[in-house]
Amino acid sequence: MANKADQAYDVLERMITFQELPPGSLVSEARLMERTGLGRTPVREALQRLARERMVEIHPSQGVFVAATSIEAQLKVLELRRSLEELAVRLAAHRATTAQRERILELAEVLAAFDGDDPQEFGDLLKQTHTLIVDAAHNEFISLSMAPLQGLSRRFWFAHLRDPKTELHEAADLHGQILRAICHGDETKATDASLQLNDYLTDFTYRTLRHQ
Amino acid sequence: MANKADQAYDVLERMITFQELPPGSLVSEARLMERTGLGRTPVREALQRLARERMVEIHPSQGVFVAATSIEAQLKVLELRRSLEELAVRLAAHRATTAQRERILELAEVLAAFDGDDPQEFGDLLKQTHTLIVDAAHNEFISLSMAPLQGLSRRFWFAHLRDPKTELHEAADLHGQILRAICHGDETKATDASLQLNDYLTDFTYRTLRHQ
DNA sequence: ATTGGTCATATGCCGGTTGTACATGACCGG
DNA sequence: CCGGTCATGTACAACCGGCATATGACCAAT
Repeated sequence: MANKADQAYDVLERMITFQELPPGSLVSEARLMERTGLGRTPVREALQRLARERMVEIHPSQGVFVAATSIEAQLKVLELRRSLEELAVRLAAHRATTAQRERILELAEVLAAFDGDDPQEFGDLLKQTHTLIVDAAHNEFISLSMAPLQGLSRRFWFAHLRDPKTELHEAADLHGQILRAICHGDETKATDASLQLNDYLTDFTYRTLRHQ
Repeated sequence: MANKADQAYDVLERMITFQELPPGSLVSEARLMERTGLGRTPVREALQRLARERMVEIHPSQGVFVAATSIEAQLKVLELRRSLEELAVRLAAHRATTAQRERILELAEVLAAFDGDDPQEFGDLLKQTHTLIVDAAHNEFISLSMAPLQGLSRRFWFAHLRDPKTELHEAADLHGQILRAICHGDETKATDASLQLNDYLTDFTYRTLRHQ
């Protein structure tokens, strides 16, 4: 990675996503400098960005709070993600290059074959999926808008997994369907699959409400 | 405004939107520190944010370029804005509080009465319109996604105005229709008006292609 | 128990330092 | 004399560490 600010962002996002920094916990620039081994400027810039994406809350003179994973917030994220993702997958199905379709099919097969229950490993696959889709849509502004939403969704999902094995499989399947539809250029099927994924995520969110 | 970074952002966004910093021009942190009278950190943070929103391009060790107003980029912005705004106005029509509806109606009347040709003055009204709409949608993530798009749209529009008086009136009318539909809670009318606005913007973009 | 003051600790902010990319001009070879 | 290459200077963002300031906790005095 070119600059340290992006490095810092990646590290912090991972730490937050995988609960190494639990929701609601209070950290501090100094603490994060130690844990990442990076200087203050990179950490600070990463935090600004995370704050804008609602992953942390910066309270001046108090500290940096890792945002809580609230169900209402998650429902609002999904409300937006549904529309955006529908657009993204439609465009992707329409515009993906041949090379991109090949990579997409590849990933779909990896997802189908996935049989582990390691969230971290699966998280990387999810991230790749999201990246491939928005890249294939050939609209940088969509990636820009969706990336934070997908980050937030992933975090919520990982934070509230109760039966990892089952959920991972279901998610893998849903993502796989989207990828295959995109690969075949079937816009209708792709948007349908995307809506199904979002239905699943919404349902998942409501389920955590009951279990909590 | 509380912190200087936000101040810096507002100032720089205005300077870019109203061509005080022309597209493609090369600036530098030092220059902007002079022109804004602010320190380095606020200017830097504002630039990072503007870069993320594609208003400027930061080339390390070279300088900061004010992004060119490209037609292709603008079409992509609009492609996304169309979906997002449709969602935003539908939610706004559905969820706006009584107080918000009053403010919205007020602004609609101001827009209808608008008879000037000062882009800067009109720009503030547009910004207010966008803010009211996304606030009324009661979904902070939508505001977060849309704000940059609206900023980019405004900039492109102001940069390529050929007949300000006429265009300002048309834009005022289109925005007014959206506001009134939201105020009355008519979701269908609101989304229709929103699509009309986006049609106008798209058409406007293609027109600049011909004139250039 | 409450209030006043002090202290530890946080981010906001600043200015200096470092590393890097580019332009310029000198130098060398044909 | 000309073309190409390399050293050098310059201008910039990236980064760092320290100072200024705000805030909340804690403790003592009433």
